Amino acid sequence: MLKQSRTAQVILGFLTWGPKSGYDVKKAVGASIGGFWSESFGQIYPALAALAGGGLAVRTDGPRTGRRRQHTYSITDAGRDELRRWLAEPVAMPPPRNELLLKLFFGRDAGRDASIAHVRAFAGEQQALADRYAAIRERMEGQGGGNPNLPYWLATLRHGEHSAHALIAWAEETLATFKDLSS
Amino acid sequence: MLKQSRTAQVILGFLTWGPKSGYDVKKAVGASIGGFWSESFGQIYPALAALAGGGLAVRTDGPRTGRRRQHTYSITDAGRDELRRWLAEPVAMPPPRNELLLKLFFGRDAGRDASIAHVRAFAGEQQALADRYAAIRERMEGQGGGNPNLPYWLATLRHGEHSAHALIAWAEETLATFKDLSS
DNA sequence: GGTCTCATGTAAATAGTTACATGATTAT
DNA sequence: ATAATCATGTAACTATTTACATGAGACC
Repeated sequence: MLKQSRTAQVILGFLTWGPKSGYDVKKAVGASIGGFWSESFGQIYPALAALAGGGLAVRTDGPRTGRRRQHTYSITDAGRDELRRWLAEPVAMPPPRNELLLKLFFGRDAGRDASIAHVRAFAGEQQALADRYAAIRERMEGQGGGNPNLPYWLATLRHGEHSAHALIAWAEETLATFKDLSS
Repeated sequence: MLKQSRTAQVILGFLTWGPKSGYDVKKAVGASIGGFWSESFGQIYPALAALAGGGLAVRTDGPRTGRRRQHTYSITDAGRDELRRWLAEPVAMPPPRNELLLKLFFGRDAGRDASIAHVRAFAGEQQALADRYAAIRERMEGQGGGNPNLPYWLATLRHGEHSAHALIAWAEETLATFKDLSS
């Protein structure tokens, strides 16, 4: 546990908001950090069991529905320590891997139009992201400044906004240069 | 082979430039697409064997040095077809995973200064990337427009430039907002 | 009656990194 | 001499996705 995978820490982060089931964690990931993180059940459930085994969380068995039990996990002091320790550690940079750029780099081999289609699709996705960010910003600003986490959440939102706008500009520029290509 | 991994296609792409050994492929990856892609020997050598086994490349055994043989691979027509097929396929978007944003999102739990350190380190990395891109641009523009691949390569370079500049701006903005925080 | 959401887990497969083993040639 | 680079591969491990198995309750 806790080697390179960040699943355990993501879970601990959400458990600081209150006790949660595996299903709840999955929902929380999708709803609040879905823009820059993802976790599958195949990782969450084993990680929860490992967290409980290592004393970083405790499991309370809720009411059973049929033969299925609902398990709720709460963070422990050791869990809080581990989360803080990990948060203070330098950010690990993964090896870069951008399939769009890979296809563009060898783009001439498939003809200009294939590359144009890729960039157009990408521009559409980035525009959809930008729209989503705008909606999130409105919701956040509407709520007012009560939450002490807000400055941190806004930082992640701004990252998305800057990135999406820059990449839309790049895509438009790139489409313009591709239009003048012969092949 | 050729399921989800793009190692085989990356290799095919470089083999269109001429026959290469596994070692050559590794060098080519680092020198030309290192900014947005990476491959390790542990992937390259098995992928080359699979490519040869599937008829997408042919292996010629070069002169042996000691008990070690040098293997050189050349792309076949089937290999070219496979590359073109893959290039025309829509770009697969991987699940997002940004550890910096994850740490910032839960940043309050570790205190303001930890987040500031993360963003500062990130800004430094992006600045280093921006400098590298500037050097690459000079080299590319100095060579003149003889290479028909140049427009494609410039598109990948511009992606890096746009992205790095936007993220540097984001980092500066973010550091400014973090400075005014109490905790 | 059917579909959707709630809910927990396991198994199998794939992807990818890192470490290990081996040894020749070239530059300092 | 010794370090770096050339060079090929395997093994072990870690991470992660996807498919499978199971079933309740709510809504239409």
